[in-house]
Amino acid sequence: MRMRRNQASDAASPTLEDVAQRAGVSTATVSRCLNSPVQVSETTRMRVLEVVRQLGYAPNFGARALAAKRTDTFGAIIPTMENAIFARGLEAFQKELGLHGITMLVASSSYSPALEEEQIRTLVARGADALLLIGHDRTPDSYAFLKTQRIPHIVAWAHAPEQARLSIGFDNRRAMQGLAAEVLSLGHVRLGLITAQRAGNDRARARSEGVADAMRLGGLDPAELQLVETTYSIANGAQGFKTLMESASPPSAVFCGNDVLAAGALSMARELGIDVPGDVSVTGFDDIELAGIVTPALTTVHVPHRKMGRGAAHMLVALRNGQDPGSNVELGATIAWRASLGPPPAGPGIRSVR
Amino acid sequence: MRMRRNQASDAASPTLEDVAQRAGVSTATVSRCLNSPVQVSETTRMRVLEVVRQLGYAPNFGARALAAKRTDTFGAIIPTMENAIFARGLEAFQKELGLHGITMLVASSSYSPALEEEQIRTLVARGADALLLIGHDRTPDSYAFLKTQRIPHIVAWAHAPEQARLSIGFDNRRAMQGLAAEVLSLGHVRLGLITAQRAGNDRARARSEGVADAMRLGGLDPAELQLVETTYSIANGAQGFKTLMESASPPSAVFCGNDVLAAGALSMARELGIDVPGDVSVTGFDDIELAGIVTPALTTVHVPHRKMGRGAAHMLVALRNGQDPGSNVELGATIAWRASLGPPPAGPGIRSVR
DNA sequence: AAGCTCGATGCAAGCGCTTACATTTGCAAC
DNA sequence: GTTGCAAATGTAAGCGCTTGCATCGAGCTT
Repeated sequence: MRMRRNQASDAASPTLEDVAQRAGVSTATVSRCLNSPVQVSETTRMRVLEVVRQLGYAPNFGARALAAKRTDTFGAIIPTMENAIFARGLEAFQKELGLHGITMLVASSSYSPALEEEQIRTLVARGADALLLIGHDRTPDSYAFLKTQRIPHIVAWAHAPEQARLSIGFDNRRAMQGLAAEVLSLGHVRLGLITAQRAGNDRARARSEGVADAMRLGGLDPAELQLVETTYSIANGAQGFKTLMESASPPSAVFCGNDVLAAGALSMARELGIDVPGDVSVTGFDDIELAGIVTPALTTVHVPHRKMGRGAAHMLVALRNGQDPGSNVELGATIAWRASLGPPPAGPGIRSVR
Repeated sequence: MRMRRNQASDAASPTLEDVAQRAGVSTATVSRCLNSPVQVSETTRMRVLEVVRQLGYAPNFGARALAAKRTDTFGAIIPTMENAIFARGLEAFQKELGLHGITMLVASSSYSPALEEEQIRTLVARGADALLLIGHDRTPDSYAFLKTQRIPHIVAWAHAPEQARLSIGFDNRRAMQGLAAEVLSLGHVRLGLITAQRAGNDRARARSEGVADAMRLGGLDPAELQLVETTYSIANGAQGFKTLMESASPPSAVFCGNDVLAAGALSMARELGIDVPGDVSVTGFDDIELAGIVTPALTTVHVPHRKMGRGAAHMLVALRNGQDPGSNVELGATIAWRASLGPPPAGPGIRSVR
């Protein structure tokens, strides 16, 4: 049962010209009907639009971009689409752009600067008028390219005052330090951290340093922090937690670089019969929806995703329009207190529950 | 602290011409260096590529598409990016396309056929050589457009034999019926269903009909099925579950249209002190990662996301190349048995636990 | 009735690239 | 030194669209 002819050599997509001819006007008029209808008389417009409908005409984007020198398209390159970390922020970004008649193109870099560079080039070649980027870590070539091409861009999900680049985000290091301070004040002294690959990921690095900061401030030696570095995924979080628990002196509190890792840790805890937070406390980062529904619910750092997305769109539009985008904005990140964090167990070592 | 000049009128992006001039060759040669290097002598190529690097030249995609009449870009329009339902499948799709040197563009329709139509037009205008679509429900205009423009496309995530369209997926109705049959055989008779909006969503409709089929087969009246129709989200799943539980005669088993809804139901059950599966059983659909980590782990329908994504890419590439894509493929969906499904409680009504 | 104004439309020049075809060059064979 | 041929390169014609400028009338004014 084959059907569906393809690659037709006759009847390709109708062009502006086809429409013009059939409507008995010039291509200029058709173009104006589509782009600035006010310039065209009511009657002509109706007639033209009818033909457009009949022919199923759709303007060729490339040609349009070529002629008009702008695409009304912004690109966003996020590290991953596999989990929901960036979903909420991106949605807000897109919605705000929509208000300005701008379309969003997404690409993901799999947390690889090299891949990100490729994506940057792709999106720019595709005509992105501006770019949303995550974090500050990228190849020098990426930055050079952005500069040569004069692509308006903004860095989100991070705020590092020492970086001169336009950005909107929060201080990952300080946020994690705040959470860690709370953990320490509960009495925990044996600490573990499951982090994402820190090379090429300034957020992960900052979060990890945040824990170290808090330890130092609390009179602990950061070198004692038990560390597992892996890739963001539930399975890896589970594995990381297991590794930590199998150490000679397992931590009583495990920080996770994000909620996805933490969710994995939690499920491994259950599997191992370890009570959270009775035996071990676990914390996340990001406060995605997942954090609220795992058992126990996750104490985590709440990140203002929506606000970041919306703000980024706002600033980027201004930048593109040649207006003043304003200066870098730092948003606050708060702690979302839930059930997975508690005081360390009374006795030494893990107390077997049930 | 404003910096960053934008909208430079001087020094716009370098063009092929700029490179050619600076390298002392014609634009044709530069173009060839980039597209079919073998045609160019080693020395010229080196020189040209060096200039390309220096200038940070990136070809203008629109111009290229215009001249070459193909973009090596496929589009994918999924209903939502907010949860991970389509993430795995899309990743596989993208990976497979990558093998063929094809880039993927994603757009999401928010489960709205009207919005989807807009996205279809956008992607086609952007030069998508082919399209991946989810499900069969869309506006007549969408189909008309696809036909007029002769855009190769494939429908995934659904298999409905009566639809003539090229597709790869599974039979949502039969899959849900299979799950429902198991639930019935456990002895459940009071059934509930939390489904997504069924208008414009053939998968949701099919799943709901699958439950009805099983009920009929099991001698139950489908009209007795307690139904909540909402939008996919954890919060809505929770709310839906609550509504069901507050009914005069609450169901002992609640089907959910997907895992996200089910995760919400589970968290509400915990909040209400309802034991799953002791008091009420809950099932999901999709088997996303989430299903394995909620408590209790979700019994759900396992959907072959990766296989679908890969297969879709494969067929679509063939279609685009004018080869035979083969006929529709139906993949199997199996039941992933986990903890959230059990027999109904012994006594009548909900037995309060703990 | 001639002159003006102004809204509606047409003309045509590109936008940056690819590619068929034409031209040049280098070199082996005579 | 010719000739011939292939490899390397150049020439130029578009691809489908936007837009500045020219043109054309119709309705007003005087």
